[in-house]
Amino acid sequence: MIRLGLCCIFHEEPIRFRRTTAAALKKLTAKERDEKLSGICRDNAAALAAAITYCSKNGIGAFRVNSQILPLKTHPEAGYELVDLPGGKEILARYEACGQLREQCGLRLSFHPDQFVVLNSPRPEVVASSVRELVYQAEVAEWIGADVINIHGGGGYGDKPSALLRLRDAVQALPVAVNERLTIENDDRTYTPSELLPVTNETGVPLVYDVHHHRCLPDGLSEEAATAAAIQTWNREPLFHLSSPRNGRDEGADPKPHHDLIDPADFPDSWSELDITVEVEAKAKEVAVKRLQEDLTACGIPCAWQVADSKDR
DNA sequence: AGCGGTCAAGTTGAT
DNA sequence: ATCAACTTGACCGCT
Repeated sequence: MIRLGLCCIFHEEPIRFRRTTAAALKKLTAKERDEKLSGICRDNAAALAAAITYCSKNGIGAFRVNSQILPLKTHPEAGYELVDLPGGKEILARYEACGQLREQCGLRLSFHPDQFVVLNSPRPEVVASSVRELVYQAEVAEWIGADVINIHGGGGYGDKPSALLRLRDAVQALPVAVNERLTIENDDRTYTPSELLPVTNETGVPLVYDVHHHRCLPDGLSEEAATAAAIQTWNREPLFHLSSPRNGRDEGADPKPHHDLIDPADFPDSWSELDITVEVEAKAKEVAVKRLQEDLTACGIPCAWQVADSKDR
């Protein structure tokens, strides 16, 4: 059955994650800074618990965690360790409690580091800060039981073969906690599934197949073939991405921006019978997931995730 | 209370 | 050369 996933935030449900900026922190005293960060990290643990509970009660089987859940964690000046903040040990325990809740609910958690994580950059400082960010997300993933940290292939730099070799080498040099969760996703302007598959196969890193990106940047592989090849890369439940274009697919319109909702016609026929996670990238968030759930169910595609399902498997 | 400007970071492609 | 887009608005300071 299909496990639908919600990405990061809520549209209508009043669950909010807090954040701050390095500029705002800079204006505070050291004590004020630590207390502000501590408060945000504590509130975000509570918001994560609320998100897990919401998903579990609404048939949503997966949730993507915002990269800023511990805001500015790896910032060169504002960075910190959670346990060094006021009440840090107790906040850590709250994240570990989220992990237990996740397990009880049979929910799958993932991370999607933002665009600044580029493992194949020719600039060593960019790779170094990317690794720092991945190590931070892997640490939180460990606490809460997330099994996916998903990144893109990176830049092309006018020489994709070399760039892909750098990607492979950088992946192989990652710490185990990152490597065992890392996945790579085809994007909508640089790397297609067929370009990434040699790297994923060589490194043992699974491919997250984004069918909308594949439609924006095709490579000759059919959706069925890309789906099958991606599934082969997974040693656990495969995870794919789905979105619909805001401007439709008319000639001349940019197909890349995401729509508020998912057009059920965009759900690939070849996915109907699979046991996979499908993260829904749509601006209306949980509203879009619920709508898709109804639309797929009406088509006879089961996708309302229940706790019992995860125990029966 | 409401509103506009700002916020760590990379890369691409459209204008 | 500039800027929007990308997984995603939230927060702060001003009126």
